[in-house]
Amino acid sequence: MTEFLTCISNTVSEAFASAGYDASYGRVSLSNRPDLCEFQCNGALAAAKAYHKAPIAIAEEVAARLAESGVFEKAEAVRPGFLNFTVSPAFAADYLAQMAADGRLGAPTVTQNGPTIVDFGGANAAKPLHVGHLRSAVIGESVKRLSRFMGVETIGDVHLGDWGLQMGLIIEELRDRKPDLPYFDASFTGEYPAEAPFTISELEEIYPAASAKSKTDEAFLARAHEATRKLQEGDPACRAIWHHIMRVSKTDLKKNYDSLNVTFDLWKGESDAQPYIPDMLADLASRGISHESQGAMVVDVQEESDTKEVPPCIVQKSDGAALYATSDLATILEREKLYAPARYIYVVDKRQEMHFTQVFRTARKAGYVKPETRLDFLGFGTMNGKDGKPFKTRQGGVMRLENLIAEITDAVREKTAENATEGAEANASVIALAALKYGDLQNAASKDYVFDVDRFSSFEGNTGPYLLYTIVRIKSILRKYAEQGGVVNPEALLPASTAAEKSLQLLTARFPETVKSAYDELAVHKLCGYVYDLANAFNSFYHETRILAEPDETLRAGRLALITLVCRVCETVIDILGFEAPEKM
RNA sequence: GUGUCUGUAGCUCAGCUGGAUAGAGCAACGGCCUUCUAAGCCGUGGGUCGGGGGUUCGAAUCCCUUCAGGCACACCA
Repeated sequence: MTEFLTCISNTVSEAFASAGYDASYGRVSLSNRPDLCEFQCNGALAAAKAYHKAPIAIAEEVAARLAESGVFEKAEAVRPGFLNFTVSPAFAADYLAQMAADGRLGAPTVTQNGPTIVDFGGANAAKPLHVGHLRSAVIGESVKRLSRFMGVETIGDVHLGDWGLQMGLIIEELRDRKPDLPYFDASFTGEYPAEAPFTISELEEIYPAASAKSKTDEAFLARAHEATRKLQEGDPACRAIWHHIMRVSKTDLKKNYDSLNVTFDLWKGESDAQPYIPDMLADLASRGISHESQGAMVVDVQEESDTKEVPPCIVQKSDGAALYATSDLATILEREKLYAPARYIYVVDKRQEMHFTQVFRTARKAGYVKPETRLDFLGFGTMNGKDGKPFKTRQGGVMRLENLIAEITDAVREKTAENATEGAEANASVIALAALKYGDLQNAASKDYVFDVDRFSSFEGNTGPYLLYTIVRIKSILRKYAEQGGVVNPEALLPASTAAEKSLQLLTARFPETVKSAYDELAVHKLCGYVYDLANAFNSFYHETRILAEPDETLRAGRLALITLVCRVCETVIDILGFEAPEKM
């Protein structure tokens, strides 16, 4: 169904057209002056110049034609040339009834010739998730859900860092620690054990130890390089260890992502792209797309319109090895082959923007993606501490994601212990997740933001728990009504009878256009702003309006239908954001 | 140095495809629980939208300039 604001704009555009002006002047926006009107159109001011007429005259002509439209209760021309509108309550109620009847709450769908791949998560094998991984996971999950909600087949890929020197380091460190393992016995010919020779906690300790050792011990580093090479050449022992690392590591990562309610359809990694690399490099070179420069193979990606120098994309190092860009390009080849995506969305730290510019341009230049394929870089900013510097533990170290979650959950548990209603004590982790995710998502993704545990777990004002609280309130009313044997007719919406009800209705009606613009701009924070406004409008309404206690049956039914719809909208939005509301708080 | 992003209330942030009196939350202050969850609601105070120019009937929003900060600038990922 058409978005609410578009419906109104269309009506006004028709009035402009029938008065002899271009229909494009009829664009309606939300009012900046809620004391004067609900919606406004500034088109007459703009049209005044083009038609050499006084703006107020144009506005009056248009207003006159809107008197009988049925959309507006009031459409008036004001001073310099504003058109001020108040929507007819019946029109709004009718729109809401249509939303209520629609399984998707009136949201538009998007058609696309192939799936979207959302590349997010950014985890590395054998390394625990830390706070730096939070944003990619949280934003990426939400973008994935939003895309899916819009009707687009969407594939989330964690794209693990599972290849390269880190693996060689672990293998050699393991050799030093447990030389008796069969993997290190050159004469061993049997089956390698199915069980991993380490636990996840050992693994997490082995990598940093090996990494540190490699910085002082050159011989060790050389061995690690050698082991990496052997792994990449398919040495059975190295591959066996690698598989153990991956299995143990993925299990643990999955557990951690699960606790964030973040899931991936694919657990691919850089290693999956390796088989594509040799042919790809040969292809780039043979077609003259890449050329030799300072010993390396590079692709020029500078474009005329660039305001800065974009360095060439290095696809092969001077020693012949592959690197980051190579792997990302090869990954595109694999994805094209397996999924033929119409769109890629990379949810990655914004500091990598240059790298992705290079990769995207190379992929286009080489024809590895179709010309119409969208390649989007959704870069996010750094999560800082209260001091404005990258977030650290109190001791100054890198904070593990699970510790951060635990810290917030503890703070929430304390709070729920004071306030929880009966039967709601066990919801701390659900509420904590909302606090964490909403705290992150409410900020525009590309900006750095300050993460303040105290603020996010205080849950007053604009926080995740406030939203949950609002939803729980609504659910509580609806539950009571159901317990009394009542059945809500979700489409029994009535024209608003109070100001608070009207604003709640108008806000609810803006759901379709809000999801659409959030999707078009990949701006999930707009959904946060919207649902917060909606929650505010509901709480104001709730405070001054009786619902269950309303004696008039028709009014009660209308209000129950309204709050049922509001509840659905809120739950739909927070589901897209990636968290959920409990039954009680 | 070049490019890029950011600078809005004491703090954290919206608003930025130009419109009428720049909005929230926190913090401060004052009200509201014998009615559906007070994790709530209502109100008060608080701003040269970094500075300066320009375009426009009109600029936080567009352009130029300047200051401050972040980030990126070919063989790391």
